[in-house]
Amino acid sequence: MVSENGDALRPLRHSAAHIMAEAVLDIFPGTKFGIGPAIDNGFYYDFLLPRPATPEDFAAIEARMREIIRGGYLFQHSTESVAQARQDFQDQPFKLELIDAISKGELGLHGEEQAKPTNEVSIYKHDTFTDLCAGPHVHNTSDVPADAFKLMSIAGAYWRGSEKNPMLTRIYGTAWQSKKELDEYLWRLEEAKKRDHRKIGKELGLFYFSDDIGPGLPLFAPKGEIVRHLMEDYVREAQTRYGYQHVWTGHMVKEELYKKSGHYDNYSEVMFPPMVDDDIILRLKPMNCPSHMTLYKEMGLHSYRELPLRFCEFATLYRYEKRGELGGLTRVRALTQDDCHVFCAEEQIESEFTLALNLIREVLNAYHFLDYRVRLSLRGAEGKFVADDEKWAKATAALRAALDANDVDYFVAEGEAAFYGPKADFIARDALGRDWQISTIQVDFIQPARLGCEYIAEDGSTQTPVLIHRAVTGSTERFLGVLIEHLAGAFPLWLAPVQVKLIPIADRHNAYAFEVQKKLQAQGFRVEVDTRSERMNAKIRDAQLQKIPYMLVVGDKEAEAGAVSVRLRTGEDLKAMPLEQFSAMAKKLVDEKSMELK
RNA sequence: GCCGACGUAGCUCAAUCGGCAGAGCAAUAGUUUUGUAAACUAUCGGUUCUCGGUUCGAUUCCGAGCGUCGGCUCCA
Repeated sequence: MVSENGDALRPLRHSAAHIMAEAVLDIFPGTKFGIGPAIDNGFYYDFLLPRPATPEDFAAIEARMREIIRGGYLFQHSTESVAQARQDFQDQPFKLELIDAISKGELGLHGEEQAKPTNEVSIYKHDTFTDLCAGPHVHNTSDVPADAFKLMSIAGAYWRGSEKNPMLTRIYGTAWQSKKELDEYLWRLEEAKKRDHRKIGKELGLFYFSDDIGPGLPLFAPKGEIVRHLMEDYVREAQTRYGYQHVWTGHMVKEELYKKSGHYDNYSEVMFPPMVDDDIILRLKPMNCPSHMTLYKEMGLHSYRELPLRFCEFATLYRYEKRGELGGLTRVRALTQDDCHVFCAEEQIESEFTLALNLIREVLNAYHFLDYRVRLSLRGAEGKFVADDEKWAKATAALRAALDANDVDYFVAEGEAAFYGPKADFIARDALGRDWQISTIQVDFIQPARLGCEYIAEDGSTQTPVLIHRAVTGSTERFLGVLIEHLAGAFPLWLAPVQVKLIPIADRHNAYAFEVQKKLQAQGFRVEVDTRSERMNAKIRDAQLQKIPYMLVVGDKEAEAGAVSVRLRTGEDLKAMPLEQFSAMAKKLVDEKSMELK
């Protein structure tokens, strides 16, 4: 992730990384160094250590770092010849590799993959520690506040990010201008933990994971199922309103189809192993495109008059994600995509893009994802991309034109494309400050031809349609996870699993509470009555912790008047009002998908 | 998959050096009948993730496996 702000802190954080490296070398003599950049919120350094480090080593490393800071050593910059550098770093194999790469122009000053070959490298030195480094740094080690950094965690990281390379030990730290900023950051981390969807999901009884079911396979309890159902219902309704149609293509597909589509070559490592039935080999569907294209073909000969044809499907897909990558709902092995494939003519790309864009904007707004960016993901110089330069150029130009025509601000990411085409990805930022790719619109000139999709054009010629892949919320599971963190579990009224909790003050009010429940349920509200032999205060507290939007307190006065006393989960007390007044207010807020409760 | 940490009651956590496994909440029963964030009492609740090893004795030490978490890598 590239930092967008905090650039002023980069030299400080990078300097902290160097200081940590010196401290680690002191404590772990013989350490070999990888790289140690500044990152969002802090820094890391990768080491090959003579013995494993544990978080228990942090205190000693931090103490040594403070000594170095107090020492007030200058960061001294110099350049030296490649030959000299090879000698200076002769005990540092990773540095030698970098020097080699830099001299050949395979690595730029800031990690670029292409640069000019050079005979000189940049060196920074402070106290006893010398590093191959582009800088910049602060002037003096004492410019790094001794009380505003903290070592955070330890993790394995492959040298230069490749599984083929040895694994180094990465120590992460955070560093700030002042202790106050550090404390604020640590506090934000604590707050973020409280919003963790895994924690909230359990607390609110939404979903569970079981060893007996398997990793990455969530179980949705009634309260979780209603939320995901409503989410999918909304997208389905919106899609229908925008002119999309829905199809259903099941869970299994012959492996052969993926060989034709190209997925087998480009994607087989994320498919579950094959199921063999005599001479037929089946696979659980990891994506829908080949199924939708097959359906398109089976439906007969298509005329240009039918296009665009928009096939949506809420399909549960199965992807063999690696064990270590699974996590909560955001990374599962069974995911339900709100997937869609639009078959259209080339000249319809722009209008189809616009349609999808409007749909995506509506839905993201409804969920209050107001902070999102658009990434234009293009093919990189190398990687697993289908080779057909002409079609890639066409698809990329079409996508750019559509983005420009819609005044979308976007940034470009090389190498992030799908194997069959460029995409516009919508990246929303959650409450933990993490970016999530949610929606996507992808232009594909390649797969329809491979699978033999055709239509008859106006002039009677046979043409290949363009395929636009499109997802709105991406996967229901992941979107729900992100949404829970975004809203801290306080779902808007229309999504709340329980919208109303009736709180009878004493047992004698239960009958009236049930009467109110019945009336509200008849209007479609999700209502529970708390008949426990508890004090009202306890019932309120429990409803509050469940983040139930409305607590309706009913006692003698309300029963008498046919009223309910309305308390919001915000703590606000709307006092008693006629039941009809309450239900009319709530109905309106549900219909509007409002984030408000009054 | 790899590196590291962790795994004790439904949940959150404790248990000294290897010596009978504990608390709060939840649940259940009873009492209480309550006016806007936790009534009281009692009871129940455990293969200490699994398998193996060391030991007179293992939640504790060792090994393997499984899972979770933090990263690495990847994400149509």
